[in-house]
Amino acid sequence: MRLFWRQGYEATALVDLLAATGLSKSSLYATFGGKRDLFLAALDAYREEQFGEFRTIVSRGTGRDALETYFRRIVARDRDPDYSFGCLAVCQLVEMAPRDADVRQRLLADVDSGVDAFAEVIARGQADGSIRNQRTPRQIATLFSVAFPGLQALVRAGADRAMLDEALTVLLSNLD
Amino acid sequence: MRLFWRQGYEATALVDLLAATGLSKSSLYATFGGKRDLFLAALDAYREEQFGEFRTIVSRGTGRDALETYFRRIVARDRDPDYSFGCLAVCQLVEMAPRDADVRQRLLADVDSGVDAFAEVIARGQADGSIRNQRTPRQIATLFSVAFPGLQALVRAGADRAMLDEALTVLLSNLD
DNA sequence: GCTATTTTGGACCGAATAGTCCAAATTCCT
DNA sequence: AGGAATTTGGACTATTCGGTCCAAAATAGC
Repeated sequence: MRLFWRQGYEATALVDLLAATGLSKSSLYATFGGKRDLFLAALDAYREEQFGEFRTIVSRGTGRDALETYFRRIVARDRDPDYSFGCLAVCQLVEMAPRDADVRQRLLADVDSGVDAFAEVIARGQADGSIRNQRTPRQIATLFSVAFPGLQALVRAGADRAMLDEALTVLLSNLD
Repeated sequence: MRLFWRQGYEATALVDLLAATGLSKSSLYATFGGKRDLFLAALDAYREEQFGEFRTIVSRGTGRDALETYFRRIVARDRDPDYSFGCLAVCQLVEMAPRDADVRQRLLADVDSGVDAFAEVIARGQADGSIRNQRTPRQIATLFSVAFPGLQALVRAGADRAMLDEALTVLLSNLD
């Protein structure tokens, strides 16, 4: 998973995966079926992991604080060697989704789930008074769902931290 | 350029490039030096082309209309077979920028230029009264600079048009 | 029209690619 | 302990990768 995350699908060779997993070729093929199947499994593992992280982070505090914590964390990790390469799902939105229907189906479903999940937090924020913008939660959520991949792509490319922080401040002001 | 645009760097084979350019291998190598050099040339051509388009689109109308036109166009082309695969620069922000310093340097410079260019239009909008948000042009511009790659990534993956339109509406409301 | 230069096609290269296969080793179950 | 089932290493394949090279063809210059 981490290899595909860091390097993408095409740039990751089978031998890299063997070294990373410690499996032999025959074991890997017997267990997963092939590179693409292993990739899909890794992608699914990643999706699950990320949704889990999202839920735990976002379950605490006011709606506004929850969202702010979640988004600030994305850029705050830009120097952490384990997370500085952005988001596997966003990378694959670009690399594989256009030409692999299975990847596309998963990721577009995640985009929808993401809108739902953001909307839920926003609704909570409107209820607890931390979010004053009275647009529908869903509308505001779409903005965050678009900003998300943008932010992740820029973090991956190593964009200037201060610029991203400033953008986040303006983005989060959409909750006021 | 279109090949790298559609398929990315790794997924584009040299034979594809030969077929697309009509050049023979020796001619291509004599002219460009190699796959990566050709890619850099294509990337530079793309960057120039896009900045040109941006300037002409954004030169007309009020600041607000100019920005709206530019951003609406991105998602409006999502069914045009010539433009439905997003933005080469955004794709490379994800694919090559993390591991190729030359690509990274170019694209991060473009991000900066993008902030500048957006800020200029926003300043114009504030002056002509079409943009009422009184944050500094630069601050607002960073939000648009983050939303831009997000939008392009989602267009490339084929995300739901209505959702993107809604997100754009909320994004553009940051000018009010 | 003849030489000098440039351009071209395509043979060729070694490395790396994903994937197959099977005998040997290991593990599991009784 | 011993037979059955599974896992393993690694040899092997066919293909494709980017890149080199050079003789022949086309072009340019005079």
